[in-house]
Amino acid sequence: MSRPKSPTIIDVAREAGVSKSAVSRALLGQGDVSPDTVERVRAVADRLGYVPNAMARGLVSQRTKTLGVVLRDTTIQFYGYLQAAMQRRAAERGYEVVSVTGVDELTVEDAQEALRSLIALRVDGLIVSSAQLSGEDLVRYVDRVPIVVAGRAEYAEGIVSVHCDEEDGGARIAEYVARLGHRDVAVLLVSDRESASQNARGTAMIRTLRASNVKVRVIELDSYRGPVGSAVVTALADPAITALMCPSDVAMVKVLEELRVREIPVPEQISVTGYDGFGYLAEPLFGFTSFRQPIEEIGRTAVDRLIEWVEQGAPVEARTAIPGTVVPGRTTAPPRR
Amino acid sequence: MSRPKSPTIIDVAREAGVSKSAVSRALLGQGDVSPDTVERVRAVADRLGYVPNAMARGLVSQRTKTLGVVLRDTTIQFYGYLQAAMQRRAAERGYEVVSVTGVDELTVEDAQEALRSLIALRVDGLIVSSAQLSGEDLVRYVDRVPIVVAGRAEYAEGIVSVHCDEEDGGARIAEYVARLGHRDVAVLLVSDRESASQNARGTAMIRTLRASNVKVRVIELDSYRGPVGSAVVTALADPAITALMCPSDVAMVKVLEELRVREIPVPEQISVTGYDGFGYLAEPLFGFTSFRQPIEEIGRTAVDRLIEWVEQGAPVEARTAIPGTVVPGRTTAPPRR
DNA sequence: CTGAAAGCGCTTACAG
DNA sequence: CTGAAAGCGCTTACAG
Repeated sequence: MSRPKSPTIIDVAREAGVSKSAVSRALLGQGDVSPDTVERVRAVADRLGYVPNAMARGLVSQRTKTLGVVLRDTTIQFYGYLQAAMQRRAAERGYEVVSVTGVDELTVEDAQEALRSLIALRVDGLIVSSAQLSGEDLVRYVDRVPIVVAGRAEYAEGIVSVHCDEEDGGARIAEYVARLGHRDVAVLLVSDRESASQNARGTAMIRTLRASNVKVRVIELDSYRGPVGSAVVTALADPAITALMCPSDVAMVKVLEELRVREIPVPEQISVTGYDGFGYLAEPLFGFTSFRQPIEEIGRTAVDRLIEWVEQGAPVEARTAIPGTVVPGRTTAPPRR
Repeated sequence: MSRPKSPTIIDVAREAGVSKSAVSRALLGQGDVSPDTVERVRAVADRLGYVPNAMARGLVSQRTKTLGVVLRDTTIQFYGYLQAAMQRRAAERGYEVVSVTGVDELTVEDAQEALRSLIALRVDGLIVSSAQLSGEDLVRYVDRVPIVVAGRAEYAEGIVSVHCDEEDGGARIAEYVARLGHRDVAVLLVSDRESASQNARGTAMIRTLRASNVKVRVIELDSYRGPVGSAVVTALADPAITALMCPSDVAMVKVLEELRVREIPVPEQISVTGYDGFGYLAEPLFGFTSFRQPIEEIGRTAVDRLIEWVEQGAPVEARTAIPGTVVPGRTTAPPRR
């Protein structure tokens, strides 16, 4: 079963009785063409179902009007939201977006492979949102294609980043807990290597609590998406602790489940906070106390920064930190006495 | 600030002291090349950070080894999971995946535009998971590129589809409710136009309940993601009703919130079921009674069907319905008396 | 085993 | 306003 080839510009030219140069100009709406020709060419193109070959076009024009996006794992809602926001903004500005992603984590090799496949497509610019890709990995390519990191601060030479202001975020939600009156608080901390952003917000929480004379119990988490059972046990072992701060809503959900099976009432016996504040876990049904990341704005700004860079030839601003908001819920209350 | 161009095969050839044909063969590992040449070329390519231009390659070889995916909206977790599953499977089989998506719904025009942009890239095959693209929209292109619809059954001529067996799914969860002893059940129904799959499962629920001599109250929902307040009011108005079946976990979450603010205990006064059973809403904390869609398998199978088609030149199987599983939870119980 | 040549489908100066 | 020509960066027969 042989498949008919797609019609080319030559087919359109023949049918319309003009040269392929004329077809190109007519379809692009650039250069001088008579209105007559434009109309005739458009009609033929339409009738044949002509779709320009983006490869041929990109090869000669050296511009693809396409942005490449590398995402850590789209089963994590953060990345799905980011992707959607970027796609929308890019469309508004006349760019396509192609994304590559992993599952249960891209491995470092997968991520590098993904990056290369996007570079192979000669996208006009790259947005990277994956901890698997270090600043070092990116620097190798940044003299070739503009690269914006979305979702974490990146300090590598020449790379631009757009991210939630985690310093501010961690501080704000910690303040919220301190103001409720908690004086002994457990903070679940993810390592910098696992997730730079989750580590940053956790560190900010700890610093802020201490600055408010709150006694902090730091509990390190091996993985940003692993089990939290032993961390909860550790927290509960200290009866003075009246609040437990999590680095993400997902971690919070797991913590709450551990508390539920132990029949520990939240917030009566212990207050719990999350971080993210969007998507399914932000539904009013759950009433989680959290910190809402400005994810829509992160995606939009990353695209804006990238397009500015692409079009102006130089990065506009190295790092943009966007603030979020505390979302009070029903999982926090003043401490029991 | 002018940007250095990416090195081309010519640059590699010059440095390695061979022709560009030799470089091409060495890098592709095809045709006859001496081991010496291969080694030298590889070393130079590596040193220069050479990344082949996928456009030039695709233009001449007429194959891109790339699959295009159109997704309705990646803020909906179904699509994020699907995307991840497809990406993984494609990678296993040596294909790249490029995705385009919408936000808060692709409009019909956006979706058609997305489809065209993927066709412009001359992807080897297309997977479509968006209700915005009708069978009719797809049929126009299917003689040009293989197209698989993922997530809904599609009957248009020449199109292949892979989807959850909604007939079976709706029937199974309805049986579960009927066996608990419910005799008056409300079913929230989404229109076929809004979501073919949600409509199919709802219709199956209704049919099965009736076949079990359960009295069914059908409540139509305007949108698959809109508010459910008035639907809940309608259901509660009939005091005989002891169970309420939702077409998705997302709808269920909204229903439960309406019940919570009205202080109606679930499942004591009314049992509630969802549908989807994956991602955040499947966390044990919530204990939702639901039906788990085989989403990983849908994604994987869609990719397999597509690649078979691409490589063999003809579709293998028109429609594949994959069964899921009932997930009992804490939102259902035998009816109150 | 190697290189020269043709050509994939476009766009873009350049003449007319 | 229009067309012929060159060329983007590759792969692929085809000679040698």
